[in-house]
Amino acid sequence: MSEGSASEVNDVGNHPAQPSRPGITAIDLSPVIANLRLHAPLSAADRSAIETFLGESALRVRAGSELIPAGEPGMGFALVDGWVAHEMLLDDGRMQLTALFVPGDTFDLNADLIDECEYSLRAITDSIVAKISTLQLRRLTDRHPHLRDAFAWERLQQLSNNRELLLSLGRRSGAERIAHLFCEVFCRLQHVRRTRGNECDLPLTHGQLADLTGMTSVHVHRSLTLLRSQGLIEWRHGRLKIRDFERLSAFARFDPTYLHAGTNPSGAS
Amino acid sequence: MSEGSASEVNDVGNHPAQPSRPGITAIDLSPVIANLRLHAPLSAADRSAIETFLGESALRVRAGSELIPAGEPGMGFALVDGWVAHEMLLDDGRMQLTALFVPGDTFDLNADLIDECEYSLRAITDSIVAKISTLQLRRLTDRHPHLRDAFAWERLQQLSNNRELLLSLGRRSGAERIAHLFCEVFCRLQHVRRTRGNECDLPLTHGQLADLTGMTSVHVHRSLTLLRSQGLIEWRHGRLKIRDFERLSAFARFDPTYLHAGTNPSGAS
DNA sequence: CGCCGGATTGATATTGGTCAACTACGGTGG
DNA sequence: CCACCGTAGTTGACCAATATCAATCCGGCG
Repeated sequence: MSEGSASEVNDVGNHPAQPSRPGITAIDLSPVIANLRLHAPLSAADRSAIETFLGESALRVRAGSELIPAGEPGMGFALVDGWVAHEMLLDDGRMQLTALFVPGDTFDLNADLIDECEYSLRAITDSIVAKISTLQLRRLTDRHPHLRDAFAWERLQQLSNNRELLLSLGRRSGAERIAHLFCEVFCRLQHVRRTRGNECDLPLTHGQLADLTGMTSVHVHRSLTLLRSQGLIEWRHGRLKIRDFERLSAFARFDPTYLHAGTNPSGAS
Repeated sequence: MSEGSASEVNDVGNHPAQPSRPGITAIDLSPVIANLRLHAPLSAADRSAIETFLGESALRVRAGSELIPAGEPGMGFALVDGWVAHEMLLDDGRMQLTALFVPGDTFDLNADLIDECEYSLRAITDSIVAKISTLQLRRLTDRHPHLRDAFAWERLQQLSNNRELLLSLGRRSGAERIAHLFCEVFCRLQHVRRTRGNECDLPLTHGQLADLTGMTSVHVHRSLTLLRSQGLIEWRHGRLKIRDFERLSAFARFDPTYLHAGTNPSGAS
């Protein structure tokens, strides 16, 4: 359904984030920090440790490229900016995206123990990622217990998102799956301050959304038409506007509890 | 689709496993040990530590009961014997099982950090489980690095199984999902020496299998009829016989790589 | 014997997939 | 500035997979 391409990875430079030095292409690590802070208090020392750590290993990857091709050893990541997905293939070409990551997410922590990965990591947009090995992580968290807690939470969050997607694929209708995904993405972006009013980025094609929700791009289109005709959403040029969060989340039976972040964005506007 | 009931939990006694003392109702911890040994070498000390740990906290739970009701705090477990599933509910009654555990599995490690669980744990059969808190786990793994590795692997395995189920629900047909599940269960039971020839337990009802595969019990039945008519399986009275593993796994496009255990059971018979 | 929870079966309704145009639009080269 | 191209979005007709509804059957158990 989607098209692969060779892995394109370029070093972004290993200057730690330096907001105090304008003119330098400093990397904005705030989404990663925001996510980590959702579940554990971070001291200034904790933050500076993680900032140095991420800043030193940030890489730029191009839209469409694979961070990790299937069959190769795994690797942990922090997604500093951009969108990335887990992609799984059946040998007859059927394809399913099994996870979607947005700026600030960490994923596949400890996956470097695996030496033959059955999925691949696909960059949806141009992105900036930082590799995180189990060893480095262990060194970091031994010295910063709060970070250990924060990363443990992020791992749990991953499982939680998996379960909710399983519930969608197993029991929600096509339109419900899409509506649910929109609610989830909006909330997750809100946690990292990447929403503006009731709008956020959603840089997916219909085909990618189909691969994520286990549908066809044709059916995705029809379901979107339904959601639009109900006045629930608008979505053009990679930008999603949620016109009625209450009704959309009721339609999708979206319950933000599983995001474990407290804030229900109903009032966002 | 399934029916709930109040949590029924009874202490099984806290004698560590004592195979050397017949006559006492010793608990057989070998499936848990077997799973842990799949990915890390365990010394005699490691094994005795985990045996003592599990033996002391083993509990008996009854078929149909909930180990953890949705909405309550989470808890980690080792499934010493029996079958357990993760169950998720939509508010209109639609239900999906999002994970299935067999003897020897550990699951939800670190989930005790969560104070409001959006899923529940349902005992499919009478089972014996041992609770594992993050704190206890940390104490244990600090002293036994091999156990730390083994538990890290088990967590990764959980994610891996999730992904494969997502691929099934998103892209495999009903019959393929069932065939795939049969292959997976057989392999997992083989790893803990719970198969005999090409047979193993499969104590599910059609309805539970439907809840796991995102189908209807009626359609499960029709798909089973197909698999049976092709001479691929037999399944009666909770006992599954795989009549042709090669053809079954080809049909399901089952690739055991994701189980990360090396052994392909094609030759089992 | 009668009850009950599954299993089995058939008829029918829905959902979603497939195929095949056709359109809109951004990017590129002339 | 415009012609051309390629990707993605849009639409309709039709088909296949799966759900729904409603009996009926079967085996275990009080």
